[in-house]
Amino acid sequence: MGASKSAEFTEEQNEISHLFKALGHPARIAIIQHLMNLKSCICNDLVGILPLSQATISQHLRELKDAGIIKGTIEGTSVCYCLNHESLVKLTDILEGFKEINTTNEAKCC
Amino acid sequence: MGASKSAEFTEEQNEISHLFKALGHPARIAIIQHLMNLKSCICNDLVGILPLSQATISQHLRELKDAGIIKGTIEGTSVCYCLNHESLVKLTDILEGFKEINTTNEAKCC
DNA sequence: TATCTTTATCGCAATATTACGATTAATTAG
DNA sequence: CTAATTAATCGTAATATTGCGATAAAGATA
Repeated sequence: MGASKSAEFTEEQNEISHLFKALGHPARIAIIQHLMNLKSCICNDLVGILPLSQATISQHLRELKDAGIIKGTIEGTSVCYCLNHESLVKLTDILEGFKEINTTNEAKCC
Repeated sequence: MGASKSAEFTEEQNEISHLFKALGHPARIAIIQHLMNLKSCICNDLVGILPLSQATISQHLRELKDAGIIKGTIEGTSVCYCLNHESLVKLTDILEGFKEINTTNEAKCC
């Protein structure tokens, strides 16, 4: 065998990993960086900027959207995608939690 | 085709996504949480706690180590793994960057 | 030395991800 | 209405990840 025992982990563990997983591809980091650099956030100027086809970019956008990292609204012919501030706060909070506890334990550690 | 155009992205984009990717699996989140809850950090009590075989857990530990999320030192028969505070700081910094720029742009956004 | 314990690695199977061309759906422009 | 534009989805191929049993490597213990 060899597949996805995600049902055996807690819902929290699955949720957290889902968020991080969405950021686990260079194309998706590139998309986020592009979204940051734009004054506005109308996309698919991405086609032409990223070394990927329209279909592939659309797929990456969907993954970011499914994870809640970006929000998208249809706007005439094109779509407006922007970063979802809330999910970024959530991620930071998770990491702060990791860091905090680790700091207090560090002395006892290798 | 269908494989990894990572060479076409910047080194920074690949590095960042590599870090996040390491956190993109529920088992690896569970490992981190366990490392947090322990007073010390000697592992492979993990076998028995996670619903995975020893071989699989070892693989997940290696991925976390390769990404720099945990540090490991050989200690007699067993291995001492603990969180690498530095990489957690790095991740937080990246996210802070994402958040900051987004906040200032939010008004112009959908 | 022989054996036990602990962790890493190999080889393989199942599944998931990545990527693309082609097609579809929906809106805009003429 | 027709053509053009934009973005999503389908189908498929290539590759990567996940997971395990078996085995190997290395130190601990009898």
